[in-house]
Amino acid sequence: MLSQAEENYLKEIYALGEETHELLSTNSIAKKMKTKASSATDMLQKLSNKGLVDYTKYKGARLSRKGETIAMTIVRKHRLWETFLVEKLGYNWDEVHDIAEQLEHIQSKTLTNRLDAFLEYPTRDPHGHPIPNINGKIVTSESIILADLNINEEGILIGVKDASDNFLKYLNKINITIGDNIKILDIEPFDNSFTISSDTKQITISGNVAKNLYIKNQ
Amino acid sequence: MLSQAEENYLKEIYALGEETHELLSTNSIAKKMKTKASSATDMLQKLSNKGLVDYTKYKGARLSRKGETIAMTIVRKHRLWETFLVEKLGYNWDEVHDIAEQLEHIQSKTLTNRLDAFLEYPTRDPHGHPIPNINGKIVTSESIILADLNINEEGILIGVKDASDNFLKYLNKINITIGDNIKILDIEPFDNSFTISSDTKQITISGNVAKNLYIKNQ
DNA sequence: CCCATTTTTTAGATAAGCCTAAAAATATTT
DNA sequence: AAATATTTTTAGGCTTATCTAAAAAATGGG
Repeated sequence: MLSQAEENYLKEIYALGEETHELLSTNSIAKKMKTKASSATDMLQKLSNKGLVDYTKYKGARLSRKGETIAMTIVRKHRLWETFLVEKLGYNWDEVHDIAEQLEHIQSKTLTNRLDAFLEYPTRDPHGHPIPNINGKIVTSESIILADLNINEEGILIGVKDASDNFLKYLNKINITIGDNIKILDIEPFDNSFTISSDTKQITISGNVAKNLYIKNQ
Repeated sequence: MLSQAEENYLKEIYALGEETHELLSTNSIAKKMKTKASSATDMLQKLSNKGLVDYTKYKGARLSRKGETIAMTIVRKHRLWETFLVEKLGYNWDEVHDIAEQLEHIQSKTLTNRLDAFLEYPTRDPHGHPIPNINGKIVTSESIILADLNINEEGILIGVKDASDNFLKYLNKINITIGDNIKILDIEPFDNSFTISSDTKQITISGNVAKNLYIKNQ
């Protein structure tokens, strides 16, 4: 059985390498874990000995197949618990991360799947992130980022890339939430800002914000 | 914030002292924690320094008021989660202890009370144990043990004193569960066994079993 | 009431996960 | 390509919670 620290490393290494699957530097992992490089080295060596990461001294690390499988189960648990907290206990999407961070480490062979069934097999968590299924596979309709749309194109907001507290609070403030129908009204070339409509209201968002929003074509 | 080990000690000291509130020996605490007396001594000293137990060298320990308050919140969380697992996720009452053992340590100022509300403020967990309310107080109608009833008296099974795996499995086997209406048909003075009826069926249980069953008078 | 037994505490060790400081390896600049 | 800067690893320490072994205190039988 893995410690919580080990599980957290696997999860964050997964998050960092998800897109590229390139070797990750010790420093980048340390930064993500909010710890020192020396601590990250210690842990990478331990995880390497357990066959959960492929690690070469001074070169970097990536998850092994076995490590990735475990990382996916943790991501699955995290996202299912977030869904539970929002859907069943009435939390807002910007309040659930820290609690799910703890709940994702509960060990039980049956709990995760019973929770999944209780929630009626959700495919995305409250932030729109896909929930790996029982086999650790992600199966969801693909999404595009809002920043890739052109003027007059529209779609439904299905997720956010960065689910940080600050970003979610910003979306709350401008009254944008998952499920909104969003249409691009104008793109300002000068600063790459987007003017969009969501339902009746009309707002302007920065290019960075537009890159953080996932849209599903209708 | 307390470590899980500290919380577990408080909870088990509470469980041991609940009835008598006498001084507890280091050995009895060590046994309950499945650890060595020297480890228990270490922890009692630490908890004493934090003002959570009253502890005198070589004499024994009991919870302080502050320690008892914390113990009650952990008991509350444990019993609410057990209720969740049985009521919402469909577990049997003999399957939930180990999971609740982990869930009781989740830290959140709001989670416990939201869970309580979601479960519609249960007063007893699946084993019939009372659930402390938001103020840490236990408010339930009193119960008596089955062994104290006389022939021809009857009542409803509302709880078990010992919720050990073996005992719960035994009750499952003889098909007795919470809510059953139980009537004493006969008490055998020779071995103090009880012949009881529950609904239509009629069974004989030992005196020890009868001491483990809580009954509410109708 | 004293001596043997039991209980409890202390002392010192271990493992996990973190730290700082120093050394080693790699990368960058000129 | 050498010197400098950065990154990474190693070495040694700290804390928590555990352990074993030994010392100290309490208990109880004769």
